[in-house]
Amino acid sequence: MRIQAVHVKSNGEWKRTVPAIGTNCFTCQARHRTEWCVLSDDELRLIDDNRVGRELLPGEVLFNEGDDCRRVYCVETGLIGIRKYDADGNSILLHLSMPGETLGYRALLTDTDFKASAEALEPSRVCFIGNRTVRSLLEQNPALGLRFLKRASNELEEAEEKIFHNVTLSVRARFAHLLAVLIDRTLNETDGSAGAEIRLPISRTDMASMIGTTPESVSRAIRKLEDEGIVHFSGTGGRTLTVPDLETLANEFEPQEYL
Amino acid sequence: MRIQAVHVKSNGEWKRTVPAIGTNCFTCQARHRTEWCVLSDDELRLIDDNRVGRELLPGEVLFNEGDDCRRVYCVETGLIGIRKYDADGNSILLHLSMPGETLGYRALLTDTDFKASAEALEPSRVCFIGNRTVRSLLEQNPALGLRFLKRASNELEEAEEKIFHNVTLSVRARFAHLLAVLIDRTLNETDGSAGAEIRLPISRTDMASMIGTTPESVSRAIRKLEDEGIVHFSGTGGRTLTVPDLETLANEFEPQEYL
DNA sequence: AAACCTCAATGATGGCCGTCAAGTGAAACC
DNA sequence: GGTTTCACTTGACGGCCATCATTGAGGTTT
Repeated sequence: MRIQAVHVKSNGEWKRTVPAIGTNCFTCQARHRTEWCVLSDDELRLIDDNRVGRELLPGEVLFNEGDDCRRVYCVETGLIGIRKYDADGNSILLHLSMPGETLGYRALLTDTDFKASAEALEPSRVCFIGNRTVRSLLEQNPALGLRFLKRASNELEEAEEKIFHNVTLSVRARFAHLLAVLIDRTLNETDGSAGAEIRLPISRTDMASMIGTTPESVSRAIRKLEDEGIVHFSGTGGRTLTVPDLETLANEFEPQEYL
Repeated sequence: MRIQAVHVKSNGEWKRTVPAIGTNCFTCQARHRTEWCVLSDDELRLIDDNRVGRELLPGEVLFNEGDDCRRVYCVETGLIGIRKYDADGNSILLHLSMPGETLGYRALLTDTDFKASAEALEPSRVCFIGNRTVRSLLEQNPALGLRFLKRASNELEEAEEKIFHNVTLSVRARFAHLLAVLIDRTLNETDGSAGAEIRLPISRTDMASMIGTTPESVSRAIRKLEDEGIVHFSGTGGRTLTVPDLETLANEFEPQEYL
């Protein structure tokens, strides 16, 4: 059971209904999912004493491509999008950061500026932890570095799979794969035996950019998949996704074995 | 000045002209480029005592996708290609590993099988270092983990740039970029003010797969770039690349700024 | 309730590039 | 030397998908 920060939309503006109170590193709901979970209580207290929490509304920017890295960003609730912009101002969504993920550790380590921008896609709560704090912890507790190394390894695996998919799969297959991933992430550790229903966290345009195509092509892919009964979109903005059978969806991007 | 392992081709077979003698971790020419450079002499000796060296001829396989990871692989000389295969048996080249790079550390850390295959593209010398040795060093020297973390961060940056390029640039631009990267890597730390001439280490087909296209499209891109005098291919197999002006090449993938 | 705005869906058109096929050249083997 | 083989090149064709333009649906504002 995940507790979301409470925000409402009124008069076209997002407003908090509850002041940002009281959470800390020890009570943080995402604690066990972060890399910091290997720290001792004393070490965690060091972070807690030196962090700054911030609430973000959708569209608010955490950092921009080219900015210097002065701290890392730990997502407590919500959803953060990592983007890169091209010369025409169009963006592609490289990654979705869920609660428990820490952003900016790469720029800190390689001692360079950010290579992408980060922006809230949903109302989010993020903690800032200064470079000095992180560095001293990395030096004093080897396990922390190894945890980050594991994270980087996993991200790398994801990135390479994405490269592979982009050149070997069709738009339709890539889109099906994206939907499967989104479902998988939203329904954490659910049995995938039957169907699923989720609310999509991102727009058609952003989904398109994630799989390297255009919104129009995404719409057409949706049309075909709906006609074949594989998926169903409903709700406001067509953002409610229903998949009667997850296996059928998986067949779209995992060619079934020969008999 | 880089000393290559000496091999010759005779009667269609690669043969060593010199037996595999004598190198060790302390005299290794790639030593200062590896992550192991942060180790003390005693620690390095631990590796040296537990490593196994192996010579590879072009086409020989180091490990396959799906294999369990029992050791890491440290490239001393030559060139190793990291590949992924699709269902039809076609491969895409994900990465070129140069001397000094250590392969397999990700599978070791995430405790999973290899997600890609590794194969010698040139005659190469590679050292095997067992998992236990690596793990104990990682635990005892935090700096080692941080070095690998830095490596992973850089690789991740590369991978994300590649994803970005694949969706925003044309085949022509991506190919120009690939050539620039190959030149940059071959001519380590050379002034890029003037032109350059290198011998391409990989086939057209492999270059095509690296930028997510077909050999035919690569050929056509070559044709056009040659007609415009930006590059020149010559030598056996058209593998000698001459670039009169590196800046002109760079303009192909870095749209020049507006005035 | 009408006007407005944003995002999604759909249609028409064209181009890049993937596919198929044939031709070329160099190296290797007989 | 002739044949084979393999990789690269070049041409013709077609399809997938990007682009442009229009319509439609929901939600918010006046």
